[in-house]
Amino acid sequence: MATIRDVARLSGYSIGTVSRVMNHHPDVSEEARMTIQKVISDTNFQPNANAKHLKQQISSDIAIVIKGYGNMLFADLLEQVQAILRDSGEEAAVFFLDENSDEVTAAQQICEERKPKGMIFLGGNLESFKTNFSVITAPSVLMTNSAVNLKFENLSSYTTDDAEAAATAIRSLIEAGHTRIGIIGGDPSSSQISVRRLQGSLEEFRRHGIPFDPSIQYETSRFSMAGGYTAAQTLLKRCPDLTGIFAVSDTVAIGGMRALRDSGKHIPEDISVVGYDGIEAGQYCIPRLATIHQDTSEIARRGVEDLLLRINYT
Amino acid sequence: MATIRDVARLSGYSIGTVSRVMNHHPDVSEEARMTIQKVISDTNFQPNANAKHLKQQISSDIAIVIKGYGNMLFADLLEQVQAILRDSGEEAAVFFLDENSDEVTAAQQICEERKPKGMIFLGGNLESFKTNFSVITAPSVLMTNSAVNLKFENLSSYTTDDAEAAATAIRSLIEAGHTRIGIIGGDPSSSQISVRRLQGSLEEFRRHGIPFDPSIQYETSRFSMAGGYTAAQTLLKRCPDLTGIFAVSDTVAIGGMRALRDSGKHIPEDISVVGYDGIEAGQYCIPRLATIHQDTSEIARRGVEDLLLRINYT
DNA sequence: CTGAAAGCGCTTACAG
DNA sequence: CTGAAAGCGCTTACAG
Repeated sequence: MATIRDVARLSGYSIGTVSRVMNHHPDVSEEARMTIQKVISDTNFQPNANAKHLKQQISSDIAIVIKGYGNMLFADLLEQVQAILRDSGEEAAVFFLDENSDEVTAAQQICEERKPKGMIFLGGNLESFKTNFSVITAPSVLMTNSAVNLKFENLSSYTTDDAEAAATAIRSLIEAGHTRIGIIGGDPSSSQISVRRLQGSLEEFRRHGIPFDPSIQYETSRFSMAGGYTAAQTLLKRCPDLTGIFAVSDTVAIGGMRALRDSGKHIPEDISVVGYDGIEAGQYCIPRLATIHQDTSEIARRGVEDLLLRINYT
Repeated sequence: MATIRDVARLSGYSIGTVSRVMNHHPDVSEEARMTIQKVISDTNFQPNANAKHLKQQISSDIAIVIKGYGNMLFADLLEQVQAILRDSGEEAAVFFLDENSDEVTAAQQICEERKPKGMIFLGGNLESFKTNFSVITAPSVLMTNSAVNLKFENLSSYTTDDAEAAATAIRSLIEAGHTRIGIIGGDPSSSQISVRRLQGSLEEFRRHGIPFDPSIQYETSRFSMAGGYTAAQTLLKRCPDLTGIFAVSDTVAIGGMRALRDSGKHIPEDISVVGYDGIEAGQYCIPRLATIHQDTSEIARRGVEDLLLRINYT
């Protein structure tokens, strides 16, 4: 493949000048720009990103970090974030991380190697931020999880109010007449989101004077349909008289619905299910999944807006 | 962040020796290895990938290329491919491409920058391979699409026999007593997979002497639930008396099922739906989605095996 | 077994 | 407006 040297040779200009036209520097004569552009397209020259990033002290990219593949909420959010960035004339580089890698350690590497001018995390583990984020200096924003308690100057966060949203879900079940309600959620000992959603739920039960025993009516699940399936089964075995279930993600709720159906329960005649997130698949379920809709477009818009403001302000 | 120079200085050895222990070269004294390892872990040193890849003429990675985010079939396949690679002691680097980027052009870049010793494409557009693949020399394998007609020495492919699988789907509907069957598929003018699946279907109709008019009973859909929804609606409007639908991907089938339900049709009482792929979500649908299961573990196993053989043979 | 040195392909002050 | 040169952080022959 062609290198910048080839382009320089072929165009009769120096490597430096070629680099300048590639990067749209102003200090280039129109003539030079034209001839070099022609050689670039003729040779199909693509600059080597390794060399570029090795040398560059700061890039104009905004890095987007996503952990795992196939999380529909993030897919949705990613699309919106990219659209907004594009409309704002910003370049985005997306980094997909392995499910079980530490996103903040990975972010350090990305910062060192790509020098992004800003970072956007789609989801993230707060513990990981707590221990490792201090070394990263790029303006950053965390979406779908709250970093307010971390107090990092360069990290803001945008999320749905988890406690409030969970309360809304529980309220909707209670107002529909349900009093025996189960919850399928994440592990509160390892995820703060799970803690907040559980707290919001508990509070709502208290407000209505409805008893709720977490050790019986709360079941932990992995973030998957299979996890939701198993959790719903367990929950139903422990409390066969449940008439409502709140699953803290739509994916888990879909798995749960299938388990209920397999136990001979009909939705919504025998039991109601409320999910959380508002992913597309929930609207294609039969029956459609009732859910608490996370306003991803709002999270995306506000998050990106805030980030760009801080980037341009610093 | 620490660089290799820092490690060299701190350990008292030269940069070259540090590099050798990092890359597990044999020609290093046990003593050097120990002290350098200690400094590396003490300083939390992580080598800069840009520098590494810029310099390296060939890496030991196998590159996996995936286009788009959230394709469940690929998610499944990816997981299996990674597991096999890990068990074989191979390093994998996954590259997620933008939905509308040319995967082979991207692969060229990847080859130039990362110099992988092999490439695995999870899906791909044959046109793109036809025009651009010739410049890539790394042993490669294409999964879920057939490259036999391309005749590139270094490109093999593993896929389900699309025509045969489609025929099986149609046969299952016919044997269940259906004669008025619709198909929701991709655009045959732009996707060879769609052509083969349509051909397989047509052949099966012919074998059973059942008439099928593609211009009426075939509807094109994008690869999404929303696309399947719209296509099923259109199909039903054109042929209200359909009793069976074959959708050439589960995702599309799920969207289609919802549309049928919204038209007041019950599955399977009023109409049957058969999908294609065998993704996890299909087994959590209500009712469960009947589908032609793509044997991803077999595709993954045979594809990787073949690739490793060619890598080690060349 | 180890070190000194060249060089991967770029960007970016610095001169002119 | 343009070119020559330093240098980003590594790897890898080449000597010793």
